[in-house]
Amino acid sequence: MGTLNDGKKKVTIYSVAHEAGVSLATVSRVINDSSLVKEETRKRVEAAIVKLGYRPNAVAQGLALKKTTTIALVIPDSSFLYMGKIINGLLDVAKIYKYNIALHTTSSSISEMSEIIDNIVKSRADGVIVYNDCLTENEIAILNSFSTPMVYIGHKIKAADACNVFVDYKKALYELTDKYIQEGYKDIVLIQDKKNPMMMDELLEGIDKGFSKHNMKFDGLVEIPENYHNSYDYLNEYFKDNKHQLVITVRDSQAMAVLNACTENGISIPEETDLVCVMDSRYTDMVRPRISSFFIPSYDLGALAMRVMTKMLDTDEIKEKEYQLSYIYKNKASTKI
Amino acid sequence: MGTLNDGKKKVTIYSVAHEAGVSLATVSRVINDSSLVKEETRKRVEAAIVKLGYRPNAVAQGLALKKTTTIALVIPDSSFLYMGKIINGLLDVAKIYKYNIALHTTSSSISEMSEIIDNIVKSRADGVIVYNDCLTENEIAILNSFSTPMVYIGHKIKAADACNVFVDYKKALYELTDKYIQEGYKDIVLIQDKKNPMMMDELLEGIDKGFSKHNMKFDGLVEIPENYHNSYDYLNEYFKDNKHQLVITVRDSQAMAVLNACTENGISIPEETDLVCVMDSRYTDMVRPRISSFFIPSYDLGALAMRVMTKMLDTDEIKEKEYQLSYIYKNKASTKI
DNA sequence: TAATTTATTGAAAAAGTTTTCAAAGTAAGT
DNA sequence: ACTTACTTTGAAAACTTTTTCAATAAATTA
Repeated sequence: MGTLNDGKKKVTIYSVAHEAGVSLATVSRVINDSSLVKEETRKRVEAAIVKLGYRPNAVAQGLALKKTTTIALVIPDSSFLYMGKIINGLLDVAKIYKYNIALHTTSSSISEMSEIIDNIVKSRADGVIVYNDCLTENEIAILNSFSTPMVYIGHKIKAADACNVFVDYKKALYELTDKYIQEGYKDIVLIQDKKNPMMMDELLEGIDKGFSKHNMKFDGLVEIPENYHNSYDYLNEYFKDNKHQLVITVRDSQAMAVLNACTENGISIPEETDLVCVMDSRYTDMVRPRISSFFIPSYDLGALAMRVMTKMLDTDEIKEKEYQLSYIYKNKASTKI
Repeated sequence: MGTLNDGKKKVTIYSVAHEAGVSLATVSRVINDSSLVKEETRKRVEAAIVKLGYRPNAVAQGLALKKTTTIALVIPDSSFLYMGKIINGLLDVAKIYKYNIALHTTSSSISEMSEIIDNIVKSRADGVIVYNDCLTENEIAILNSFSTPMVYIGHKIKAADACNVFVDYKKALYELTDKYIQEGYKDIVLIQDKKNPMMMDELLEGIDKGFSKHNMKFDGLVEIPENYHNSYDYLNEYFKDNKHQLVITVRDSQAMAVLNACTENGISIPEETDLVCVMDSRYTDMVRPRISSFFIPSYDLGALAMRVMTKMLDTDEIKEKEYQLSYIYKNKASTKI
């Protein structure tokens, strides 16, 4: 077995106690910075600890204390590109509060979510942070039946009383639509991404609200058929026969696909068509023209979610349940207005 | 405390034993699919388990069995975009073998690595998988002094006897250089990325080998100064006064920066300059022209690393220590040859 | 000096599982 | 009916820590 100290004797709190000539209770107190141990004894124990290279066993601590200082992070396996900064934010804050992160990914199958929860329950994570971008209502229901402290991250979740760190995409899309309609644009189109049903609903609500404000009805969903594994292939066909005043996409990859498809069909952006990508990424600035997009504070979403989680674990109840972070619309070269 | 079963009585192996009228030893045997329990008893215990909603406590199991079924994954926090597929591969295989993944990230500071190891030792992870893209020699030395099973993933590592799943970038760059020199290209340039010192060394070795085969010496490092936080800004200046036959970059973002900088300075790609990006990504296919690149089997790197790890944990020794996966050069529109 | 308080320590129980060893029960063979 | 062998079960120890409670030692007060 490739165990920790091959060959060498395993060093536990007993070894340290023996080495220092004290009881294990005293060693435990030294480890945990308890104030009620004599300075001289502390020195002796600390010397024994470094001499033996003792490291407390977090598993045994977990058992004794009934907490693991581990947070489970549940994310959809497909969208890592968008997760990067969120995870960085999470981890930076987790480090400060000495929490570990256990990573779990969901695939599309329904059974999977209860399997993941099963796993998390078994591992006795102190809390769960869920990126809710691709969750179905079914999955959210499963998650809510679950009594470990939980924070949803990403966009607004409908479950009542859920702790939620999010960006208000509905408002973002409403404002965008409203602005364009005021400028006289009517032919607005949203490229549909099958993979984010909940997110999509939210975007649509925003657009609908914008249209109904001006007594119009939105009717511009462009759905990429299932059989196209590459959205560019479909869009290239699509823009042969279609042209719109404003095209909205969710992800950078789709925006780039639209850009290429339009360009190759002689539709110039932004002269003939405006293009907006909802979720910002570094790549939206790397193509020409740069693509207008909403800056989403991903790092902050992650960091705040983790901070909220530590608060939940410290105090029994928290006052605030909803933490809304603001997007920033970045008007770049792919749009005229 | 937001504990597991608020209000309700906590359900342990004792509760189940009591409910089923057996001893805890028997319940443990049922949980672990031991063959030596009577069919009828098993039924009774299983009924009790579902009735009470019992889930074994992995922490207690970890203590009793002296293993946590957790693998620590150490990655540099900066390069998540490249990590996505690797993590997916890792997690898919981890799921099969019922391992959990604990995520740790390194920042640039030296002290950090020993802090992370300290944390991993405490948490008693069964094994460690390290993405060694951005590691310094110092950090590798620290890691090697550490007796938990370890797999290095990404590129070839110099430490003797280390278990390593990698792509041979040196060979890739050698082949590329050789091919270009054979076609009469001499003015070859590599954009230097300060962030991956080890990786960079390997690429340079490959290029040097290609040059020395033809009795030439490589002298084409283009270093982006520290004070430019955006490589595009520097490259835009650079390509005002410089022009090369072949430009090689490590990452997609740099390739795109080169593409834009050249285009905006009237250097057309591929007519005047060939452009190759070493590490493939979906984005290299999304710009025009598409950028020639090496397809790196990231998912497989992750999956294989995890598989190797499970083998290491099963059997004391493994025969193979080095697992080399092959890249595929993808000749696209940014290159003439 | 004796009594009282305070500071420091240790013994033992508790956390929830696995596993060894012995005991009890059952079936088979004579 | 009586060994013998095998199947099934349970009691108890082990895993490594924290924490409570009681005991001892030291310091203070009367």
